Amino acid sequence: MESRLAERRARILGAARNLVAEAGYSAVSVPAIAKRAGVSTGLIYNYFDSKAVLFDELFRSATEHEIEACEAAARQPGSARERIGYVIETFAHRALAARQLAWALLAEPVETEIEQDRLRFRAPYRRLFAALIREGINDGEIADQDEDVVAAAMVGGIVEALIGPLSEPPEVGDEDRLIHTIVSYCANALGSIPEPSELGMAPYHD
Amino acid sequence: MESRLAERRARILGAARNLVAEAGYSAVSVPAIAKRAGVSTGLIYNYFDSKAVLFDELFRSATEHEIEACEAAARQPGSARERIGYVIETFAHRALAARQLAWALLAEPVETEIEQDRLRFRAPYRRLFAALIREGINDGEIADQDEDVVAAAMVGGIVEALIGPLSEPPEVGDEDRLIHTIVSYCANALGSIPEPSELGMAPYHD
DNA sequence: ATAAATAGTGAACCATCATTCAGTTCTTCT
DNA sequence: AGAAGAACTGAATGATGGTTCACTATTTAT
Repeated sequence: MESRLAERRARILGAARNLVAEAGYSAVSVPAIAKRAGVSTGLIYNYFDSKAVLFDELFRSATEHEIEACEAAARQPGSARERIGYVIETFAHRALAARQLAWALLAEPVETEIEQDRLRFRAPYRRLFAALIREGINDGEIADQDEDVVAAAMVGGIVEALIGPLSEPPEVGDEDRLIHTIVSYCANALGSIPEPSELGMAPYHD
Repeated sequence: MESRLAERRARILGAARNLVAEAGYSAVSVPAIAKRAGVSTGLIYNYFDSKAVLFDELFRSATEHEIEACEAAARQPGSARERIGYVIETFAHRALAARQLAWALLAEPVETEIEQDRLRFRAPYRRLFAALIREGINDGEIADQDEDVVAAAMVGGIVEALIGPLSEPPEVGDEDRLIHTIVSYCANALGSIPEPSELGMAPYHD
């Protein structure tokens, strides 16, 4: 059974999360979180050292949740290139389905301290893409390249391409077209399939 | 001759710009700008309605300056694909040569109101890339695609790939490799050169 | 030279919120 | 029940830093 302490923590985090998801970051002051959670302002500081810590945890858990979905997509059967496509589709679909939250997590202007956090939470996405690209390279599906730089560019590109649409109301047909454009863009960006080595060496795994 | 009024404006903007370029946005308070410009805090409000307006102008002029350099690169002779490559090289070289400023303009966490500005000032880059891509499409060099989405993804990708290096001290050899990686990445992302149309239609210009 | 207008000063002000803490209510244990 | 402690309250506090404004200095016009 969940301890009272943990229940309160979760309630506060949930309130913060709901506020972000409904109205964006700008609507979330500590008193607002308290009101939504049905507790006093002061109590929040019994559970979190500061607002920044609270948001750090909020961002972390939201990011982990998204990352898990993307990792699941990455585990689908298929070539590395195909799986990269699945991950992008998953990421983009989920972002477009929860626009306000995605906007807040990815791009909404926030106070300085929290912005730093946000930058940090892009790293897991970069790592996921970098790992898939490296796999593709080792399998001979993708030409050798600096997977860290390319992964960063992909994440930045996907987010930037989504930011405009994220802040506008949904337009049904366009969504699939947008995602398709982004997926093709990334697929192309990985370059063409390399010729098998003249030495006939088999692709290797580390 | 520059009017006294314009001279003062320019002096204040210059002071702000130098502070940003030397120490990043976090070092720039209104009193700090005043001190650097050798004027009083209050005077700044005779020339600018608010700090946000001052920075809006600062960002605008800095962005215009950069955009001009990129547009010059885009006017070099060459195919659309080649010229896109020149623009990326120009942009990246200049950013890496003035790291602190570039970091402040592109990614440093800033207060909410100013962040909104920053988002706006990415649009000119998107437009420049979009125009070049469209040219390439019309010339049959690039397969038809949504140039606005692709341009956004390129800009986002270039910036994201630079952000890490921008916040670290220069490492000489790496810089060219990094830029080369980004350029190839974008070149690939445009897709392969399309087959000439079966109907033998000539590429068209609007 | 004197007045009117304009430019400039900087200490005080204020708005915003995160944060605190003295006091109260609720639990738990004997 | 009663005491000890933990949980909780919310109005007051405080830090930051942008903004104002009553006042002084300088320039321009008569």
